[in-house]
Amino acid sequence: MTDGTIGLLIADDHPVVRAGLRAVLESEPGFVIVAEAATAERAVELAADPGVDVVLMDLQFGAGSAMNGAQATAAITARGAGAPRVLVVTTYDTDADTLPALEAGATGYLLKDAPPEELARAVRSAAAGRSALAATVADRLLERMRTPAAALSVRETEVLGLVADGLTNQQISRELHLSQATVKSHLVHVYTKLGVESRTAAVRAARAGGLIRRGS
Amino acid sequence: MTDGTIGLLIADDHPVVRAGLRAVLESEPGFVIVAEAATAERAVELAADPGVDVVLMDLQFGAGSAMNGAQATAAITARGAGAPRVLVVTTYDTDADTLPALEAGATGYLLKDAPPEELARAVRSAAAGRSALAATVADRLLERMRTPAAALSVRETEVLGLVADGLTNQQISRELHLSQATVKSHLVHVYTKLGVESRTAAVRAARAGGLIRRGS
DNA sequence: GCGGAGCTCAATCCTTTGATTGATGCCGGA
DNA sequence: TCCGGCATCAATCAAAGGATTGAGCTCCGC
Repeated sequence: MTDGTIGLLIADDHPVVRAGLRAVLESEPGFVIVAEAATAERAVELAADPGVDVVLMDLQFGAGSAMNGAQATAAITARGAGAPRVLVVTTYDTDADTLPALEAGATGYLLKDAPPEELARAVRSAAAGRSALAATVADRLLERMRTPAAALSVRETEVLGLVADGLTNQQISRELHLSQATVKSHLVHVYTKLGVESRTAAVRAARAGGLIRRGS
Repeated sequence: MTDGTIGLLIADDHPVVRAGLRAVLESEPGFVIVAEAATAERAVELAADPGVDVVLMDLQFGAGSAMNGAQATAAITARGAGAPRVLVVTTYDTDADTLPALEAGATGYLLKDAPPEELARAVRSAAAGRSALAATVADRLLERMRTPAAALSVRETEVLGLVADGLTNQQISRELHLSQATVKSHLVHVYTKLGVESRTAAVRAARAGGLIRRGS
């Protein structure tokens, strides 16, 4: 917005969380909640509103929607100049969540357990174009820099995630539109990086190391 | 409470979620939020307040606390007469979450994506001592009744646990002093009972069904 | 522009896993 | 006492997974 106030779009499929973010941020001076979206698709639409400066974006949108938060983030930031900043606010902080989101152009990444002050600070940072990362996320990014070995690429993480879901290489290749050779190739790299020698052990190691979400 | 209003205790480690529940429920007539707790331990303490009729309990409390929501629920309901009802409000709806919570004496189980009206209705039900289950949770409980299967023998569970640890059949046979044939035999039975066709899928299914520890 | 890293694929070979069938002994309830 | 479930093992075969080697492509930083 042009008058110094910051226009916000809240995108989350949980009514309770939307109400919480609204309650926390409305009490802050200088913030105006312009709109709310319950789906990722709707968030992309509403983000086109010129009054929106920052989008608070969840990553998981329930089974109902085909698009996830990272994809919505990519769609919004792809509009280039004039597009609002996207601040991801989610529950999970595994590489499987953070990397795609940051790659999609998110300006910040916060966890939902962040205290209100941190949230407000992050929104102001995002509005100013500065990035705002939760401490644990920043830590792991730095750790990743330091030890390039134990870090899986986005694609490798994606494949490993499907392995954790119990899919065979065949099914994974179909899911990702790859050949089985490529899937195997990715897995070989994953095994090497994680120091294991079977898919089940890799899933276990990745789960322990926070590389994939524990839930699945 | 004695005057018809319903006293609430909100227990969740996320400030945003607490604010959201407060915002949603405060706007309902007849509800009074008596207190908030950011940890499971604190929730147990505060639940002793005679003004609390219903506890809105999350299941996951961040890494900081040793007690989880199910344990807190058990501690609260164990006080018997006069103890408040516990309504679990969480994000996850896997058997591994729901079963312990209900076993611990929760009066209801809601998901965080529930609309405000459903939330309010569930709180009133809980206050009156009636159970309130989210549709998906109720469905799965009934499904569970109908299909008595899914019960693994002790030995089968033992083998599956080692599979979840990433061991090969060879390693499992050594670990348990069996032949590989026996290990395979157990796994075939496990696959049949779980309705899957690979070790990774079996691990996933067992984890989702609470048959093995989520930690490993 | 060069080199490295990541993503993609192919072919080969060997190991592991899973399916199938069949068999033995033990134990506990009808 | 007999039947059924559980645990144990064997043999065999087909399918999936994993190791190895090699290679073309793009993108990015130096």
